Amino acid sequence: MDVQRLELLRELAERGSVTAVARATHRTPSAVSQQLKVLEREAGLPLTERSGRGLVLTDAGRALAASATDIAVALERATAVWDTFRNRATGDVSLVTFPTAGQMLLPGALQDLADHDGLAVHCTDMDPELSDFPALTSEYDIVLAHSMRGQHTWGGRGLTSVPLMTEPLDVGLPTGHRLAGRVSLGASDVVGETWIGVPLGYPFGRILHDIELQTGSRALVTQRFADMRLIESFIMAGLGIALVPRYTSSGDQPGRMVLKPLRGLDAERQIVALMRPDRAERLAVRTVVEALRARAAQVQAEHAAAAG
Amino acid sequence: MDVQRLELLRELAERGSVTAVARATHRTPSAVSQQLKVLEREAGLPLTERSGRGLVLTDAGRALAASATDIAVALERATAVWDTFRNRATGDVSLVTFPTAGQMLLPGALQDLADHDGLAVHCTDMDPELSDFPALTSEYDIVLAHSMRGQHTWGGRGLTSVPLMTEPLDVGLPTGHRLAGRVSLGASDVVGETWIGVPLGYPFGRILHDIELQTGSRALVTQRFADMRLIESFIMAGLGIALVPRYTSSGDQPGRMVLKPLRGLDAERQIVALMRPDRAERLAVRTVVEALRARAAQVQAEHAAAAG
DNA sequence: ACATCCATGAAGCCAGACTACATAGTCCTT
DNA sequence: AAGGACTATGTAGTCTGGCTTCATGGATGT
Repeated sequence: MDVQRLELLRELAERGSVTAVARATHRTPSAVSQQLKVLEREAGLPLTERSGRGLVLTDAGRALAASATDIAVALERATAVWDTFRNRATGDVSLVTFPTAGQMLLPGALQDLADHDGLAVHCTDMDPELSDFPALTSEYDIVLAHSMRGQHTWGGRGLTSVPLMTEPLDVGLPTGHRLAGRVSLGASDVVGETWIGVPLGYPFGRILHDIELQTGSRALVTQRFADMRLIESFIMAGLGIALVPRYTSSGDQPGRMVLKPLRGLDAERQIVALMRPDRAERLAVRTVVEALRARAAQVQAEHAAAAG
Repeated sequence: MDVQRLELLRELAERGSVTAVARATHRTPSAVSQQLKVLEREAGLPLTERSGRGLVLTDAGRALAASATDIAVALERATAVWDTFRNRATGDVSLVTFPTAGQMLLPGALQDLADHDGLAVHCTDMDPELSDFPALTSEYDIVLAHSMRGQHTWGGRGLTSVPLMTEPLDVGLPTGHRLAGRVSLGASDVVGETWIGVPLGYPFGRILHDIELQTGSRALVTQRFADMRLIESFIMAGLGIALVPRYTSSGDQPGRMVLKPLRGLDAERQIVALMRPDRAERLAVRTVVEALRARAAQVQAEHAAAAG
């Protein structure tokens, strides 16, 4: 019973093809195939089945792959133990973020981590509409993802998710707008407005949908953009109003744009760090996540202070 | 980070010397030493220290050995998963018991397990006074041990213990005894009697001590024997009375001996299966333990039926 | 001081995991 | 229908890495 082989099976369960596993583990497909064959012989029962060109796991294979995860977690926990003894989080950590969260959290977090010698954080950004967050955990140690409250699309998949912050979604208005003097807005206040929306399928979409449900009328969406800067420019030009994340937007722009909180709606998004459970155990990874969390708390505190 | 090496470290933590680890793992001391050296180099900090002729673990070494246990547990759980898929508990299971428990549980349990092809149970007995139960878990998969209630001497050592049964301790009297007609006995009834005791340090000893504490007088112990048959023969000869375990003694012997329950005292012993946590995960081991537990329940039920 | 226990070094052996290459099956395209 | 592109997987050979054997040095106790 070899751990390396089980690890291969787990990779196969995640990636779905021998070739992909080989690429990911810097081996030839032949080597992977041979090891899986050995594993199967040891197990005494088929772990994979051919399906078209590729392979799929049998029930037994999936079960075994699942326990391979437990082993990987225990293993990483062990290396974390000794990393702790050296008081050293070292190694490479790869991270992928969507742009707004990265802009808000990464510069500060990386500054805070600068004194950790030997800890190298490699960051990338990826458009949230194009990214299947859970799938990215195969390639990156940490995936910054956002989800609307109540949506736990990845809890079930056996991934570890650490909440970093909850960010309220406000309504952005041009300064001259008839609602610009209000303290907060309700669904009925805004449903009749001209909206700048996000592309269909984006998470914020649900909020506007909730507004429609609550009021019984349809909202008029004239434009749909993914880039928040673009949306803001439309708001400031007086071409409509939009939902903007409170912290990652430009915020109140004196003389040009104001943000007003929504009441009576579940208008906030969770920003979470998403990880494969074994990787989440690595001390280096935990250190980075902790830095992100601290930074997020600081951002929230600064905004709270500014508001209060 | 290699599992085999960590396993070696764990063995070292348990057995205390490279030579012992080598013997236990069928290797030469040199091989063990080399692997530990590699582990230490990987860890980047000393895991062992010389102490006289032998080695002792450093704090870091102990911590690492502890997480090695977690890995071993996960590993055995994985093999259990696939054993389950084959519906087959196979392999060798070694067991050591103290005589009375073995006589009561083993014949029946082994009969129940006879239909499991490929499951071989190797049993040994060992005198409870000579045996350090926790230490035996290094050599045997299952250690049948007894403890008085409230004594959890091995819970803390990171061992898995599965309770099999609680056996009441009765007072054995010769049939002609003045108390032989009673339904049950209290401490004050028996403290003045002539006692046949167990050797000093035996677990039952505490009961007699409790009797002395409760009554404030000392009990007269004329003989001390380890073997229950011997004790019973003294009882039947009218040479004294003694504490006897209800199920593993010969029980009521019409015309010769009667058993009377004690009230007002914590007069029972726990019989438990004691295992190293990784071994406890093996399907074969779990199967045997389950058979023992079932057998124990049956013994208790039979006695309850006979009494009622 | 010697015998005996311990851990550990050096040299060589051998299993087992890898690469490179070749083969066979499946899917899609033309 | 046939080729090309993709899968997985066999075969042969290489080489890493853990093992054994033998030898050394320190610690203990008689």
